[in-house]
Amino acid sequence: MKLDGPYDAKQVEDKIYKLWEDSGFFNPDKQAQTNADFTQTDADKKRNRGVSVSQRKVRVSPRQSFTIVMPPANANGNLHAGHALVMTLEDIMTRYKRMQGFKTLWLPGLDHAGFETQVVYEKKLEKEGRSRFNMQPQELYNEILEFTLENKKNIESQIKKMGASCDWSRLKFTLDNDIVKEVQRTFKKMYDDGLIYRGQRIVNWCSKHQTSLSDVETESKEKKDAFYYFKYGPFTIGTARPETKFGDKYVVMHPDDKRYANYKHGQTLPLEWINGPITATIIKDKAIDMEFGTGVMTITPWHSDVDFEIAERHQLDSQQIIDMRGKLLPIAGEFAGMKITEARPKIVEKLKAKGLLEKIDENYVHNVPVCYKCETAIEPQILPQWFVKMKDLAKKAADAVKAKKIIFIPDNYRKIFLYWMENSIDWNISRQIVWGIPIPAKICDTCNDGFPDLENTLTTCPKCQSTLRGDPDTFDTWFSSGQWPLVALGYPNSKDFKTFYPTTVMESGSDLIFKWIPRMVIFGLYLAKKVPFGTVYLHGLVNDAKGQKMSKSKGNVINPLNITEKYGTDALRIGLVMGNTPGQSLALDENKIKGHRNFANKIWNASRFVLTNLARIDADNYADLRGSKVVLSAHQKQHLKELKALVGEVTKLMDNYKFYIAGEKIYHYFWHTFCDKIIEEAKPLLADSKTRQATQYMLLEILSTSLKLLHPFMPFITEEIYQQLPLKDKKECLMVAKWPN
RNA sequence: GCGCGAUUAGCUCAGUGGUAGAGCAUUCCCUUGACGUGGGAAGGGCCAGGGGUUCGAAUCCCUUAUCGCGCACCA
Repeated sequence: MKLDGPYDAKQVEDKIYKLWEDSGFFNPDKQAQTNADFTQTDADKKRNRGVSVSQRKVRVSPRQSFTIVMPPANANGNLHAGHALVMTLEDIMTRYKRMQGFKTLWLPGLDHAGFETQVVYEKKLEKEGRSRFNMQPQELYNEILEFTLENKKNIESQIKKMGASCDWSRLKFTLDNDIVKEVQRTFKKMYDDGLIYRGQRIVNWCSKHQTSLSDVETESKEKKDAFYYFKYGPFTIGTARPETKFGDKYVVMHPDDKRYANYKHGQTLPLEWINGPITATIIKDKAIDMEFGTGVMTITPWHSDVDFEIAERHQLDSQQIIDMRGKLLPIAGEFAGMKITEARPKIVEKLKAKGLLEKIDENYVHNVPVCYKCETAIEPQILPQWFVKMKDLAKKAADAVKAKKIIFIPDNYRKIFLYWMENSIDWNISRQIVWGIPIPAKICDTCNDGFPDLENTLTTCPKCQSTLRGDPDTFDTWFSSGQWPLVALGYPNSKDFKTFYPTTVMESGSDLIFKWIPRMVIFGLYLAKKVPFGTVYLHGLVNDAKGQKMSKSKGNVINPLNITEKYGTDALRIGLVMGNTPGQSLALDENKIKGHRNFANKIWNASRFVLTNLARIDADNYADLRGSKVVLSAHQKQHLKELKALVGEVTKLMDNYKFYIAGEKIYHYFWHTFCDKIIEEAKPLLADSKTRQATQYMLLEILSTSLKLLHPFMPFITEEIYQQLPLKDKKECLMVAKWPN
């Protein structure tokens, strides 16, 4: 007997994965099921009364496509628990639909992950005592490329380890030539359509990584700082950042503030400031909060978002105070060249000596934006960069969602999506890093304007005739991954694009509801005029057993590959899914996985029992059992009726993406109904020649149906057992067997 | 400050109008030939608090509290 106990995943998984790969059925072009499998007979029709419309449709149009484009996994490290959940959920959806006869494509992909990967690589350099700033860009690029390609291979094999039934023949990488070209074409197209512009605008600058970042690449961190009140002419101004105040020559107040009604907008007044006398100009602007501080502030447009906006509104001058390394510029006089932290107390000291310090509030708590990777405080800077005009694009995306062209699971993410779309600001897509897709543009040294140049033909500035140089920047990763569903399918002209776009489901982590999902919708609508997917399924974070966020510093990181090593992939998969509601974070408990390993063993042993009893008793003809006339007892008929009810229930749950309940139902049925009751009852019946054959038939029927229902969740063990079942209408593999109805 | 989510058995969580559920953990029993990674049984919850709607509320509405996540900011 092949099913020797206990179940040993190691003996099975690699072998079975190879069987699937060799079968070619990961590729939707290889059709597994004949149309005859799905032709509705009268008996089917009768059976299917009361079954949902979507299920009937499956049989009527069998080769309708079902597509998932895999969120491209970052090729800069190992598979983590979050990936494991992604692979499991998407594989469940894919296997389910494949078994239902859909033309099913799950397209795998990997991401060069621009800034993310560069940060990982810079850490590596740091450990080696090297720095990217001492390297030629090309040299750095080549090293990161090598690093990424190595990791890419690694993570591919880890995805396979999870049992992912994706079509490897269609594997895409975000730096594939065709993708790079298409992303660059999009840039040009958007520029021509007036949706991308070169702007001299304020951006988030990380002085450690020496690049600008988009809003979603910053985090806010609560900080307690001193808050200083200074005399500024007749006013008192408050600030937490005295070091930015050198160039402040505008003093701003709310137009309705009665306290300052005597001062007129545009009025100037002389006053004494840090490095001597200056002339200040009064500005009235509604952005001022009358309740805060004294209701008066000076502005530093070069180093503050809010101030920048005020300056834009009133067309005010602005001056850089802090350089790109976080040091003070010559405007700071004696403080020039100092780092902010060093200069701050000295500046306060000087102002105090001049009698301009009014008071200090030591307990000022505020949130400061920091780089999401290194937690360095973001220094806003004004830089010439490429920006995407978001307003109209975002509105179209919001309209599509409002028109229910995209459904969110869970539903509340719809609100979050819409909120985000209504508050989006122009998107800075220039990054000052080498690892990414180059921005195909030329920059003029004289007028600083930029011009897209796909063919690399421009040499002189169309505006001022000066010399142009290539833009050294690369695209924000989200600019390319935002186009992922399009470019992965070969937009605009490929056969795949025509067949599989728009895709059916986008399954992704809920944290990407801002970063990624909206951008895909925007690009999909802009380029293909169609939403990129009809359903967005968002899973939550995978936490540790106590529900704590995994982190290296806490030392509670669970490596999914260790779990599969110990308990088998199937156990991990069903453990990740059962009881995991979409959108909610999940506690990954090793004990729980152990329980599911036991379940796998239970399946193994029950199958052995059934097979042994088929073999021992009726060795010659058990393969024909299903076709033979068997007389079932009323009780046995009842069992089959219950099985049918389970199939209906599970199918409905699967259709509604309620995998967490579907999995639990099958688990429960298999263990506590099939094993505990039906098999136990069957033992004496198998010993009696009068009831033997009917019982054999019933057991095989229930076992084979259960394996089909379990297959999307636990593909390896179910396939291994299926391969050994004596079924008459057996498929090449369970993966493409027909989902029961 | 705003938004979203959570609050149910010791723990992790399901359950969206009809007498409270799962897994794990706990206690007791079972050395039978699929499986001890097993089987049988048991204990354990005023479903966060308050109010409302309803014949009936864990479930719908309002409100309070606590926790988590996100967003925005006050110079």
